[in-house]
Amino acid sequence: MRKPCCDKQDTNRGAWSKQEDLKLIDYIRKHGEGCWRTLPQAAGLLRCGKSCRLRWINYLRPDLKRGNFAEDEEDLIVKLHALLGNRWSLIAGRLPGRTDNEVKNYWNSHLRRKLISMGIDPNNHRPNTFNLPRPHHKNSQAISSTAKLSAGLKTPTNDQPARSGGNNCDQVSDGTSCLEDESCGHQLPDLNLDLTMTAPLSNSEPENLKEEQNLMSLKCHRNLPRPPISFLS
DNA sequence: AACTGCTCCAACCGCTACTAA
DNA sequence: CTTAGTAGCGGTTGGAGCAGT
Repeated sequence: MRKPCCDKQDTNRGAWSKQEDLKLIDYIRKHGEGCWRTLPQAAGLLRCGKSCRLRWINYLRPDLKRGNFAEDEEDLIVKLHALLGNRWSLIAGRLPGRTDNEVKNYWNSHLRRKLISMGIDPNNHRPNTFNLPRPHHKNSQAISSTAKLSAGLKTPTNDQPARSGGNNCDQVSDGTSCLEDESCGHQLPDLNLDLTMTAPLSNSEPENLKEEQNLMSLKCHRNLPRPPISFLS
């Protein structure tokens, strides 16, 4: 059998130092992205492979944009979120130079609130009936859990795997795409999105492709007569 | 200046699907 | 077929930095 990915006792954790970054960059420049399990040792890093992978993908990759999101990027994220739900990697795949983590953080810190302030429920992109608290903050956790309880909110994490795309269509949203939920009968805003013809921009793994194809074949023909997605290519 | 509360984001955790042994 | 490792994903957390008092 294979060896475990890393021995947690012998690995550094927390913020990366400049030296660690340089070692990682240097190694990947020379050898390319490869086996993350063996990379740390080969690169002389006391990090777990998973941590290296994350650091590279989310921070060190040379093709990352970083910095503020442009208005059209924001717009695209909102549209894609309406379509795909919290599939951050799929959404990020449509935004060159952006990572799933970055998109997720930006959604949680900016776009969510922006939609709420516009009176739109960020979870289902419909006009809001009440304001949801922010999702993840220490200070809002108690509030959010009570809010969920009192509103009868079902969270994907509790009841079903996040990726299962399960949904209930009561008044309260659960963060999944409304498109997966035709029984709702609610109308989405006119998104003019057609994802049927394009491959993701990122180097798409089979898993993503499959998932995306499923999604696409399910319900992405909305409001067509537009030519397929110029903005996604 | 000191304190408090809030925001943001890098990093971690836990899970799943896939795959090798 | 079963078991265990790997890669990747989404959710969550910790802490630095900022703003308000």
